[in-house]
Amino acid sequence: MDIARKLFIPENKKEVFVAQEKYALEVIRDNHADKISTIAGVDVSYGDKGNSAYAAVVVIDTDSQKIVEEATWTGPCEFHYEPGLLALREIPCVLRAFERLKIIPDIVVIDGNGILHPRSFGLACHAGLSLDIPTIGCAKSLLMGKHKPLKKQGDSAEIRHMGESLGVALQSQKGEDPIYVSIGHKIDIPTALSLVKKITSSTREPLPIHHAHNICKEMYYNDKKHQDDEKQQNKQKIIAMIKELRQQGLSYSKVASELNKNSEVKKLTPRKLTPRKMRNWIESNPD
DNA sequence: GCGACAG
DNA sequence: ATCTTGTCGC
Repeated sequence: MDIARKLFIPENKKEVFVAQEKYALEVIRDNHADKISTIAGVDVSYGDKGNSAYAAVVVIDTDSQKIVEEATWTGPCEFHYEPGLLALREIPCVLRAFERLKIIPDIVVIDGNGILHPRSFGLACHAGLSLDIPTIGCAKSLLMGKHKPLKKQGDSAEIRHMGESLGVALQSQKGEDPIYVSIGHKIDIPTALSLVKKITSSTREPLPIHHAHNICKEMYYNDKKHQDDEKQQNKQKIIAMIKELRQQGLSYSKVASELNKNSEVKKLTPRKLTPRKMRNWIESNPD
């Protein structure tokens, strides 16, 4: 699908604040969703020490709750996370995943807040204005405000801040932490809450977000950068073991025979260690 | 001034 | 968010 509107985001952080305050005035807090036959869920994971992003959007059918379409995007991540500026980090990735989607969903649920935000313009609002689709924010921790305690599954409580009602805490599953629902765009809280309740009957997070999260994780684990990272970490562990044995005065060939029969080492490296290879490792990793 | 702070 | 370690339940 096409992106309805690309919001201008200044370079300067102070100007980003001003832009968020300006865009917040455009957020529609009434219900503009009528026939809700499809719901999209979005999530983003990070790897390669925060330099790579993995985004997924999953569309489900509202009645059957079956997946009707998925789209993903992987690429470099340009921004570091900062509280209140999550959208800068996630929106570019999210929109590129939406560009690869054929269906135009009726509602979008996204991992993060809507108007429950220091400048009333969280990730879900940003996504809502960009896509021009009714959007609900669903955060897994409370960014701001307070609410009364939740007792049983299905309970919800207003989130209030400075005398304003900015969202709802929902005990979506028992024994787990609540989720925090707020308006993204073109929806009201009663509609958002009843919809989120419908799609959290078996998961803490709305089902399409849950699916999107799993897809992001899978992309992350399949990414060569992550696998290279893991190899580097394993190599460092083995180097530490070599150094330890060397300090006990063992020769490299003695260290090799010791480590090659160590079951821990067999899990860390696919190939056998040779004295020659170990000497190179140690010499290129001085203390 | 200090602490808290979506992902 | 990710990483690591340890603990618990099926």
